Amino acid sequence: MRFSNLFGKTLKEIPSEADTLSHQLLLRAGMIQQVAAGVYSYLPLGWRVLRKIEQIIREEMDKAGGQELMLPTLQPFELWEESGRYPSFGKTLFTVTDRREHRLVLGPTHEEVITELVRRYVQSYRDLPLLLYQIQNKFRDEPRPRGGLLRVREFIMKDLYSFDVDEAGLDTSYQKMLQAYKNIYSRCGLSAVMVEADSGAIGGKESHEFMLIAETGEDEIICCSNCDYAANVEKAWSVKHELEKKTPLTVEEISTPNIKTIEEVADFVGVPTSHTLKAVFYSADDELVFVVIRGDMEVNETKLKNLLKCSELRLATEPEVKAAGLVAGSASPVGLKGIKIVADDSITLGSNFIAGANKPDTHLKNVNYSSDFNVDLIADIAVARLGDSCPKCNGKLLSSHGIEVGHVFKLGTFLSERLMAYFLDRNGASQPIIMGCYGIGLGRLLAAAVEQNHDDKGIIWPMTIAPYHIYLCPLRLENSDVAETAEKLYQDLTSANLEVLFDDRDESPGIKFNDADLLGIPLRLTISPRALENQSIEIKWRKESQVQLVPLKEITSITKELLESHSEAV
RNA sequence: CGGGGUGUAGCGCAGCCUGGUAGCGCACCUGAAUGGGGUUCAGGUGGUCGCCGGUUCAAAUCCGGCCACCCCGACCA
Repeated sequence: MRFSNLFGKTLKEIPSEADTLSHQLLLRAGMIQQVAAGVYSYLPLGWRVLRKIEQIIREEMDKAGGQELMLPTLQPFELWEESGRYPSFGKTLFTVTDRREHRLVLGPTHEEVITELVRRYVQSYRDLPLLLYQIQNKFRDEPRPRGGLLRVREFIMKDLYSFDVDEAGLDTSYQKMLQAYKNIYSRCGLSAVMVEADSGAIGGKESHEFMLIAETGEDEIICCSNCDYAANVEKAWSVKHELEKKTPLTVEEISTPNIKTIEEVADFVGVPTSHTLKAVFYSADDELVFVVIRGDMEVNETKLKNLLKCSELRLATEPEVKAAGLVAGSASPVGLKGIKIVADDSITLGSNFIAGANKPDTHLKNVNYSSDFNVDLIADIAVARLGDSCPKCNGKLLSSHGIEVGHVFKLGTFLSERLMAYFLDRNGASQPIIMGCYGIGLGRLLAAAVEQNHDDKGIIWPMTIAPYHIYLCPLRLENSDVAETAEKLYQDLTSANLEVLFDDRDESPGIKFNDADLLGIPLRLTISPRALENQSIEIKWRKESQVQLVPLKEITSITKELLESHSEAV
């Protein structure tokens, strides 16, 4: 490709809309262009990267036994009512109305459509297992798109769906995909970690995410310093420290004027916050829920939401709390009636707690679970704490930020049951198909690759996904030696099946070198009068600073060897 | 949806407070010089100042409404 013909232009200044690094670099390199909030065009260079990622994913899916197909973007709205997932997706569903006033959904994911397809063709256990996938645009009306390509409303996703006869089959499919995913990230030159995850709106039980560790990542990952335990903070748990159990004493009222927060209460009484019970109020599908947790812990809303099986969970507003007759700052589960009470199991790991009294400026001491109050539900709903013990090995837990670049789910049978996807087993009994689904966002992966591979000059593409392999950079094009050598080299390298971006522009060396660095092409060949006098050409890796001279005669073969050995190394 | 911010040429910005019909840098076009890390000089193209309405002799500027985009929170590949 001749740079002079290339559509797109590099920018010296950072567009003001971008403050995420990958977003800035991709815009400056002329690889993407914003069309609306969370909606982007890919320009030729960006699209080349995307297609390389796509091809790697396709190869790994095929290798794992996947069959590629293509499902429509438009989906009947009724399908979402049938599957029961409409409420959990809610406003993130983009819907359109056709001329007959029928509602259609722009597919945010395709479990419904593919399950309906599969149920027509699968009647017997002999038709299974199946791994079906597609690479296609998805639409989600995200509440807040952000970070350029990191979180958008229209995005290209690879989604694979597995269909098995039993749990063992699902395990096999799941393992195949985990391996395929690991292969994909490593072939893209990226280091991803697999973490336990919550399955959210997709549904199902077991789920893992693949995270690229990056400061800008939206997700918090909890991992063990000692073993391989790693989980999204939404899912993570830590071993809770149990307090010394004392003989339960009788509840007593104490006066606590103007004392409201847990810290104030603990200070006032002279105990650590772990000796108090904290009350938090939520609205779960518009029902007020009273949550109790030990004072030194925080409520994990994802866990709470799963426990309550509700589709919308938020902190209750002050008016709602008042309307329920609760006293903010002194609310108590003791003697509370008519409100659902949910507790974290930490309230059993201690005794004689300080709690509210449901009276202003008053608290209770010596409050004990089960003797002084009861709850409707009790489970682990706490945020895992750093420094606490790992649930697997007792090592210390650490945290880091990550970008979610893949998510896999064991769906089980809830969708196949609702959508009537059954098969006959060996014994002639009708069974629901066991499903799994496995997604990768390609644009996000591309952006994450930039987040992980750049310096202050620009992008440093891993060889396997670089838009071009070689940046052919002649200096002083008015010198006929340089011009002729460059033209010939461009022909030779291209004929050798190497991907070359030929900077044939009459620009200053500074502009060319800076653009080469910004675009992040792995290998740069510089042709200059100076080096030509010695019958040689300069060669430089983007990620290194040394320049090497290579004899002109051998340049094509040496370049080819270099690139090949480099690709294998990845 | 709640909180904060921004909209002036393709990009980055100034002008707005104190109304008088738009300016700088980059990019782009022409010419000349230059030539190893965004080179210099000269000349030039490009804007209904986000939109609608109001005030005024006169609005980028003042007032009202709307819209778009970005950032922080509830969601996800």
